[in-house]
Amino acid sequence: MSTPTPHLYLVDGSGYIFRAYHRLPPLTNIRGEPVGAVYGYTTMLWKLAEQLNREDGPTHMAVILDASSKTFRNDMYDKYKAHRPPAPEDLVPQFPMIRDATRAFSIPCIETVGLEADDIIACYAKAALAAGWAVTVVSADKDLMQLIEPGLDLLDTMNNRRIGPDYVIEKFGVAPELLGDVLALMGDSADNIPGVPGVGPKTASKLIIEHGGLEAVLAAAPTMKLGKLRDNLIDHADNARLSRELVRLVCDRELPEPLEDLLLKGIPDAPLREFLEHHGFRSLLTKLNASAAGGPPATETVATPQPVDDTPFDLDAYECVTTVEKLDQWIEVATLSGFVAIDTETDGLDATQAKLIGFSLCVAPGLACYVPLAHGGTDLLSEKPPQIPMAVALDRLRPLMADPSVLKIAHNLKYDMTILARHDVVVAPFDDTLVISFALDAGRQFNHSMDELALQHLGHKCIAFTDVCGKGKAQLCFDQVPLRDATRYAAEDADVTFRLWKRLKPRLSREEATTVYERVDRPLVPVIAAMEREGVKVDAEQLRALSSEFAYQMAALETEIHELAGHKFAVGSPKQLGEVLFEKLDLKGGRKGKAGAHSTDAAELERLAGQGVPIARKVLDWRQIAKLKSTYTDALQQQVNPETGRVHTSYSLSGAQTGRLSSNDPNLQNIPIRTENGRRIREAFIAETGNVLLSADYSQIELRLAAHMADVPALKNAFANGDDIHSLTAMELFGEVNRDTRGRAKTINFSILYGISRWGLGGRLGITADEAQAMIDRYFERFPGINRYIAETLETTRERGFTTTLFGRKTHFTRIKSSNQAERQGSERAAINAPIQGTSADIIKRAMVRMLPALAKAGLPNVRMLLQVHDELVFELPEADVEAASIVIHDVMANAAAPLVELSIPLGVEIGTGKSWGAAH
DNA sequence: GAAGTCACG
DNA sequence: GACGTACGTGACTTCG
Repeated sequence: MSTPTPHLYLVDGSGYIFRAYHRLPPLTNIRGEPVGAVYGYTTMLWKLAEQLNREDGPTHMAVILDASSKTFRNDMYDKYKAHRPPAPEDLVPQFPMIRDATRAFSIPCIETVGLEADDIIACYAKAALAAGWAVTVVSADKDLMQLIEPGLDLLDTMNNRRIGPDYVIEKFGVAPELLGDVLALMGDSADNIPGVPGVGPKTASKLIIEHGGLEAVLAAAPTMKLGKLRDNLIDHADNARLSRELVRLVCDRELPEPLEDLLLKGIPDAPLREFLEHHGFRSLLTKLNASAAGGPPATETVATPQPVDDTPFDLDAYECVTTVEKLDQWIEVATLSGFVAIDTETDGLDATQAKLIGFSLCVAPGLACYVPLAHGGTDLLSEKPPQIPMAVALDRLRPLMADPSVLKIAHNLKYDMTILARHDVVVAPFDDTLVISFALDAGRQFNHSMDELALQHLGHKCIAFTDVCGKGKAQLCFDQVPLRDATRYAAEDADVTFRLWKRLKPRLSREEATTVYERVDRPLVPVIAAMEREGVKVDAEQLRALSSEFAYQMAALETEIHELAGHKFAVGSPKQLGEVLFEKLDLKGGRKGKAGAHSTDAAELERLAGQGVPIARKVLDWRQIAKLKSTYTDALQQQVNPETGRVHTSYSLSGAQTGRLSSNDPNLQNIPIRTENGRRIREAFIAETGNVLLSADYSQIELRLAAHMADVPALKNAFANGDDIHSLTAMELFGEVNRDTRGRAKTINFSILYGISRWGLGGRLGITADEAQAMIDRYFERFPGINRYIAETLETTRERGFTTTLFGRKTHFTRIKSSNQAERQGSERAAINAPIQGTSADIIKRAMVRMLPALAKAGLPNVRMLLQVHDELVFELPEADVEAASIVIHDVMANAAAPLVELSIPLGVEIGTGKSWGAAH
């Protein structure tokens, strides 16, 4: 299995401190010592370390400092840096503090006598690149820009800007490879690099571009037109060559500390606290306290249980906020503390339609409020309670929700985000306790609802919604609930969310779930919210027409079925159908269900139909049409949102244990396609005028991943060559390829991924278990690796209790060691499948996260992502954009695993377009 | 609300 | 020899 690409951050500590000194105010610490630069340095380092495991963030980090003023460059040129003025008096004492600060973060501080920081950085950079790592040099130094190449960039933390080749070309006119030549020609007065007199950046870059390099410039000098420039180039050629050597970075020295030792572990608590207290950095201490509560104490790698926050729940302490002044106070506290849990209350479960009724905030355990916005009277006679006008409250809320220095915490934020987005409230940055819980505990015996998590982690039983609003027909809308009860319920949710976050967030890093959370699931939340808001257009007329056609067909079939049975009965009732088949008609029943009744499922009916029982075929036909009508043509018409005229599904981010999404209300991930009648339903999913639907799907992604993860040479080669994988399997297993053997091979390919038994395979292929076993043996023989993958997966699952995907997503299997054989074997089959299905889910999720930014960057802002169906993405776009968008979509999907995971097989993506979803396939 | 069935990947 | 017989979902109908 591949592991994520390490990303080494090399901080140019010396460079930073000089810039910080000049750019920051002259702060002093509690003892009156100057610490402006140290303060700036500390916050900068903290911000970097916080990015641990984020997209493009560090996995490894080191701070590089200058050890002494004399280096080998002074041996080359005694005037090197000779004119540099001494460091300002109030900066000198800050140098050792920089080392203290670095140590406080448990980050290695590297300095080598005789080498400048730039050289050490170059050595580490080259070594890391050679090892296949990504490198970011935290510096804005022009000398270090020489290092830029694929896989390495610079980061200027003063303005949070990434510096790549484009920047160098823009600034110096040449690519990073030629930057050294330009720097040599132009010289540097600060470092006292002589260069060539009269040549500045402009001339230097012009000359290098013209001649292609420093030596070429010097060689061409005598042929240049007479003048000062020509003379200087000739007279100072040696100085230019010396300068070239002075700016050349040394990159071949032995590393003082091996790369692996630079592993970044997170923000440590104790040493950092000591450092901050020593200087009295109060705002940073506040931040530490907050992240100690919520963030990972990363020095502890042992999964010790967190002390339970013993602030008891006091539902009557929650405040009901009905004045702007009070609301402002809560918002101010939230802003100062930097963390706020939020929950919205609405009148429904469909976020694209529900009305906002109020919201609750929590800033610390037990410290929560409810802000009612649209509560009516509790009955017809009573008056509306006084509330802040919605527009006013939202105007106050908006800046807090968008404040980049305040973390917003919610449980299933996707819902609240959608509600708030409809009021132009943007939420960022955020954490989502539902998504965190799923990243930690997928597959465990509890679901990830707030109520269950509160019980599980806080031992607290939440007020049930039905306790507040009742249930069934008499259920009240939340806006009818008296404010006192509404406050208890709503503020409790925010309080619980905050406490859950404190319990769960630190576990992410301890349990190695940060990558999946930060780089796959969390960034997906706003993407899914946007997709849900887009919805998809359906042709309700066409559905209506299909419904009546199906009704007609069903009626005809029903009559025939009743005649064949000899009496009327409910064809849709398996119980009654069973009685007709197995008692009245006295047919031989096969399998029996839990209740002891004979099964009447499609497999049984097919068997009977094959034996020439006419009623069986009729019932099969009737069932198919009944299913299509009730689940799709009838239901979908009802699901059209009157405001948008489109159908908006809801995706569950925690629905499937393997990491897949699931879709509900309506489920748009099971729209028919396999039968002719079914396909007609897909044709009712259409694009707006002037637009088309584009469907892009991964071809055979799970088999490809199996080939990679189990390391099966024959399969990997076949995918690399673009061969038909089922034909290959057919050839290997049966020695010939025809329709029949290819079909059987396809069944076997899938069966293996699901951990099928010989009985199961025998049943599917219509052969005996022994024959099936022989076929499985042959498969393992022909595709070595699969067997080992299965054995290893089961072994580690038994050992650790969970499986992992290539991206580190865990699925827990609590019954993998069950003494109940059926339970155990079921878990084993699921465990064999989970890494493959889960990796596939990770990959398409990453593609989704990157898709809209990639399209926007390509100048295609009008492409909208509408649906995800496990290995397929559906877009709606202007017809004119199809060609350009296809390229971007293909590219993003095909490269979605990189750079976190390098696959040894290509990811195939097939794209189709059409006026309808049916036509796009 | 459970059981049975079946739509999808 | 019993266990039950392919992984992951959601929606609908019937029926107690």
